[in-house]
Amino acid sequence: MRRRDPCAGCWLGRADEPCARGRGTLEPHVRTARLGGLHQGQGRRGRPGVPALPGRARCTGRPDHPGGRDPGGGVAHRHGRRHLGAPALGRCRPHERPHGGRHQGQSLDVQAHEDRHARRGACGTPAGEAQGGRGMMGASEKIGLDPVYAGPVDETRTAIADILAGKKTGKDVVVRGWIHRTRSKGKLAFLVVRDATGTIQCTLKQGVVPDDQFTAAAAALMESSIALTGEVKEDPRAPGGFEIGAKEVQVVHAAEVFPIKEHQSTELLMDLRHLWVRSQEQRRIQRIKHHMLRAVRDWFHANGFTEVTPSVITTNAAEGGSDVFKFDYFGQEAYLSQTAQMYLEALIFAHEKVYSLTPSFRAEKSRTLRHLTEFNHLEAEMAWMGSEDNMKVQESLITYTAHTVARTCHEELTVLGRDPEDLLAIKAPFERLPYNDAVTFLNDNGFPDFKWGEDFGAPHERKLVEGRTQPVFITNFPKKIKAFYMKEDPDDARVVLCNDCLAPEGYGEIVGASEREVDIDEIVRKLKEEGATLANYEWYLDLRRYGSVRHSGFGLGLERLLLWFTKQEHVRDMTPFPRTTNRAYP
RNA sequence: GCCGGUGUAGCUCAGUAGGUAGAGCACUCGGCUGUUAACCGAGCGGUCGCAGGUUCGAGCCCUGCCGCCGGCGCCA
Repeated sequence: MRRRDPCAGCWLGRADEPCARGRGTLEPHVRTARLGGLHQGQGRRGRPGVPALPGRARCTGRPDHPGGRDPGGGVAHRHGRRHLGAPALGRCRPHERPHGGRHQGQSLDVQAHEDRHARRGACGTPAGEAQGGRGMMGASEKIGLDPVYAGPVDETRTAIADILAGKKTGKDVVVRGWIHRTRSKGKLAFLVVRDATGTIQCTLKQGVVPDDQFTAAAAALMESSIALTGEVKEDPRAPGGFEIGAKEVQVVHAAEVFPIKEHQSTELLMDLRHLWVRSQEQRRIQRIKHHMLRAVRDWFHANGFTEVTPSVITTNAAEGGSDVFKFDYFGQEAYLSQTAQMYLEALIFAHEKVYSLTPSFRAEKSRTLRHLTEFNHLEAEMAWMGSEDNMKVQESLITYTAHTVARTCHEELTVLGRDPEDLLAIKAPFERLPYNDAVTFLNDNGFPDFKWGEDFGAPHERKLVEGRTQPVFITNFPKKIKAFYMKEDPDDARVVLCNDCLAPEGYGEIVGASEREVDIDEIVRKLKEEGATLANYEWYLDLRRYGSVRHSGFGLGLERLLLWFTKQEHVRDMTPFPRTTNRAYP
């Protein structure tokens, strides 16, 4: 209950100075001062959402891939087409859009997507999209929806972000939101109101606002919902530089005493998670996650992947004996899925390149900053691809996602303590460090006793990424410490063709990947070695009976990626309702 | 699972050598027409995690249990 660590629960802490107890970056309204100029996605560099990413302007080859073209990349297969290898990735031809049906040989069109989003100022400031305002209508037109679906038909209110951007100065507006804070000075009251786009101070003067409304509003407690009309004024005394001089105020719902105040313990915030999600910190993280998800889907779509939806109820206990959540499924034993991998392997025979985003469940009683019992697992599987191609996919995906998030969520990242430049600097290719070399490195750098064949522990992992600013692939681990489905390295029978991806700055493993064993006899042999019940794997073995092909895939922990991107401390804050070993409520 | 830390008011914490419980915030009432986590005055507020033990006397010392936090292992 007591926290020695920083005050993560500072609801009202200040922005500019650390909370007396620690980091205190979660203040709400003080932020508005900073938001003022940035809220429209203008970023620091002035132009809306188009940061000066080196190599961004040109559109010739992948700027982050030296040479733009990798002769060995792209997997030439039988029909002479190339999958997702470097050449395809390297191209950036905005006009060559992926379109229905075909998925092969498509160029990486994410640049265009990205720029389009950036231009819209979509970013963390959903002035348009979240508010159902004009921004959304713009998007709707593209998608082909009737603009009416962008918001209520009688929508007249204004997004606070628009006010803070100076678009409404001198005009009468209607604002709806929640009371973030009240400061009453007798006949003058200040209400700080929050909507999804930002917070703004509203001044209520007795005599201007009808008496009964004034009384009700001044008495309304934090988080009461409220609607008010008034004139927007630019005023240096107001946080954020703008305020609304209220003319009419309606308390939509007078809240009870809000249980979250300033300086809260982790435990309380977890108990009150359903209310804590309203905090500026949580809002920012969820916004970044939203853009991350969008980026990821854009990338996969642009590269010819089909998104599929495997079940999370399974009878495969799989995944190297780690603990599973078991339950009774109408009389038979079933499990919550730990990975969709095997199902994706089945689906590549229909789609060749597939990905899925499903929850995965791990019943290990892990007590760390990086573990959830339920996490969002982004998994991909590619037919015809080997381990090197697999890594190319991973690094391209991660790089693109990092860049997109950096450019669309500039304000959120900055407030959370992540310099967007850190993410813009992420560059493929990532270093490939074979396990053998990693062992040598460790032996020479403080771990003389580390033996070949052991798995890396946290201290080893930290040493391996020490000083790095880029992710690194550790490849070709010993067979013994990896799963049965991984393919043996033809050049070294002791290791398998696999890779982990370690994030920089000690954020740890974000991806686990491998080329899969395709030889049925080999798989059967390994399963027997592990003492597995073969009957449980019959359907999986079938995949090696009917047109087996070389294939590879990976799994990425979405919350871990987000943790790295946002530079936060704990994965549990990367998801609105985290499930940890001792919490399934709320 | 192992190791360490911690549990006092609604919340965040203090509690000095063992001597009978404090502050700030929140809330209520009063004051204030430019506040910025507003401020000023008053009020409300505790079975000191639970159960034993030592002692004339325990929030404080001892034992056990429980909760929470962190580290390790395991992984994404």
